[in-house]
Amino acid sequence: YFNPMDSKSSKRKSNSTAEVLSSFRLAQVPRNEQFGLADAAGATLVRLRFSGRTYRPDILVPLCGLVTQRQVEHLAQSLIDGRMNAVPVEQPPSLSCRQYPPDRQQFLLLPRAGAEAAADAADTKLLAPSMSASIAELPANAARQQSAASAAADAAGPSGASMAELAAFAQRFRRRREELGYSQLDACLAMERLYKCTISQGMLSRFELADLSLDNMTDVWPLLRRWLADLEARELLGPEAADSIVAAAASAAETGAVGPPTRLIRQRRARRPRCQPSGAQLAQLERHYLHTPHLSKADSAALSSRLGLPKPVVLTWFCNRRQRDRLAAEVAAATVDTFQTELSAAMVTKSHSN
DNA sequence: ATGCATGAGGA
DNA sequence: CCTCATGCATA
Repeated sequence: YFNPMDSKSSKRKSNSTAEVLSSFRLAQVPRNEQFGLADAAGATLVRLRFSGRTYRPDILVPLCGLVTQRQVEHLAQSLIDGRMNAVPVEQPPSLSCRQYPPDRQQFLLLPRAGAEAAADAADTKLLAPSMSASIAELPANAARQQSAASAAADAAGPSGASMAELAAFAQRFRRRREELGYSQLDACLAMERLYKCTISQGMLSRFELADLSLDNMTDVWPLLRRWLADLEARELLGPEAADSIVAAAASAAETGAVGPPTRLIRQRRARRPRCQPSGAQLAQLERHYLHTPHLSKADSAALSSRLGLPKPVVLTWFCNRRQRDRLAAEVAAATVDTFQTELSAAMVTKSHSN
């Protein structure tokens, strides 16, 4: 399924990642078919699973979730150099495409008990000074709503940042991440390795764009702040010192002292196939939304039959639409806040200078 | 990067 | 059935 470069391949010793990747084409692959990359001896090194579409190689990476971008680049080069061949891997096609294959089961962050979180907070002093930015105060996003948890968080420290501050951090985070050569996915994987705690690529993207609620940004912040601090410590102290820090983090993570471990949710329900309403349908939905953001039972039935969309799709669309609006409102409010703060600061300055 | 979807928790 | 956080899979 990988077509290594055509004829003139041998002469080209391209080092450019883009060139390497563009020299491969993924053919249409049957849904759920599994393939591996094997070495000359036939040992399978990596398995990839596809879901029935044509993917660009860079898209394939997050989709298969098994290898990093760099690994794919490396594999691609190995294929070009003939050190490796793409071979099919036996795969019983019986698996329902709507079930989560075992290797795709997700790791989700689940709320943890307040006591557990407090214990972690106490343990953070075991870490090197540079890591004092604790992620023990991490998510428990659902737990935040529990009084015990939020009380513990308040006791742990101030840690209140405005949306503007968080957005500024997010920008700095992105810049540093890119300077250090991490893709979003790489960063997520690195954090998982280091702290046994991570967020998804999509979440990281949204964080960097400050495309999350203030609460949500605040939840995710400690983990990213800490990873960035560790990276910068590495730059400052050099790799050796940094590696000992990393080792400390890793061993602390082993004992569960660093932060909330990601926990496996075993099997989710089969997912309703994604529906993508047409432009006309979206326009109708939008029009209705502007008039009535909340659907009555009758409305949803009528709208659903009029548009020819399943009722759950319509309901979900409205839920997501409201969510989008609330988020936008929050961002707008933060912007206004910032404006007013700056404005009054400017006026104070001006009045002083007068 | 983003739109549709899920699921916990709450009303 | 809602909100909120966030995942999956596509754009």
